Amino acid sequence: MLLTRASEYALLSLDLIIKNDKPVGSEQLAKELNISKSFLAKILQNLTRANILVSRRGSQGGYGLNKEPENITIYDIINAAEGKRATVFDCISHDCPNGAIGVCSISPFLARFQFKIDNYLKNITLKELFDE
Amino acid sequence: MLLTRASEYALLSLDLIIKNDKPVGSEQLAKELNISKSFLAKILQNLTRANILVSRRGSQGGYGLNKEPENITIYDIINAAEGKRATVFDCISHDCPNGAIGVCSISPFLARFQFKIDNYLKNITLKELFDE
DNA sequence: TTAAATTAGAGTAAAATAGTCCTATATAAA
DNA sequence: TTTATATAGGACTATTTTACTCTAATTTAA
Repeated sequence: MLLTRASEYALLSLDLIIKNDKPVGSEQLAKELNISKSFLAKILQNLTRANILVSRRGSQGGYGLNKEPENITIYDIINAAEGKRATVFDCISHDCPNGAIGVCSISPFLARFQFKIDNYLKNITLKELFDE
Repeated sequence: MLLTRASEYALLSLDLIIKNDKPVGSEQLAKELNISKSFLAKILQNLTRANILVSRRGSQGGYGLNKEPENITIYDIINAAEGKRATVFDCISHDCPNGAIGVCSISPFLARFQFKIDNYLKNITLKELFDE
């Protein structure tokens, strides 16, 4: 699978955050989504570090959007949530039988495929995703 | 990652099989690719069951193509090699927080994304992949 | 008949995913 | 200024998936 639960939880959380004016706490989000609070908190921290969310600590704190939904791409959300690029297949992290990375018989295909996916995700904004 | 080593080994093996007239044994393939023979054998069995390869047992046996490279799609190869569909994210196999599968706020996006990827892979043949 | 090859199934090791837990830090409100 | 509420971060654990391995059976050309 290309995506893990981190991306799923990130997108579902963002949907709820958009619908609120005030900051939404991780506990509230976890409760509404029926998922683990601790795990969700990690993901929200990643989104905050990526400047997709802003966090406010303390009482009445929580998370809010840092940009307008039309200025946040799905590409950015997924990569932030996953903590790394969502890749088709990572030749580099394995030891390629071919030795020479990026020049085997299938690497041109993999590169084009990855490019296609990246472009697709870069051209969808958070606004579009929930506006249908 | 969308793909595992199964797809990588399948594509690399098919490249070598195409270049041979006679059936190629799993041992020879494993040696040339510098990978495990036992593991590769499993993958080649999957490709055989999917009618992408034909196998011949016994002495002088091995694997050969069952169709012309222009009639084999990458979609078919990957799904056969992986032993299941290569999916973006499988809501169904997880217990979706939303309960109702396929109707949450992100499922339309996931479905379109998956469709896009499937189409891309269905429109590339084995011939095209190595003909560049 | 024998050696070479695929087939099939069960089992195992390593890596990635999906969490948990605990402590520290910040802050709004009482 | 104290307290309750919230995020931040690191270390740890459990579960699942990936990536194999091993053994035994079956097929077949020479």
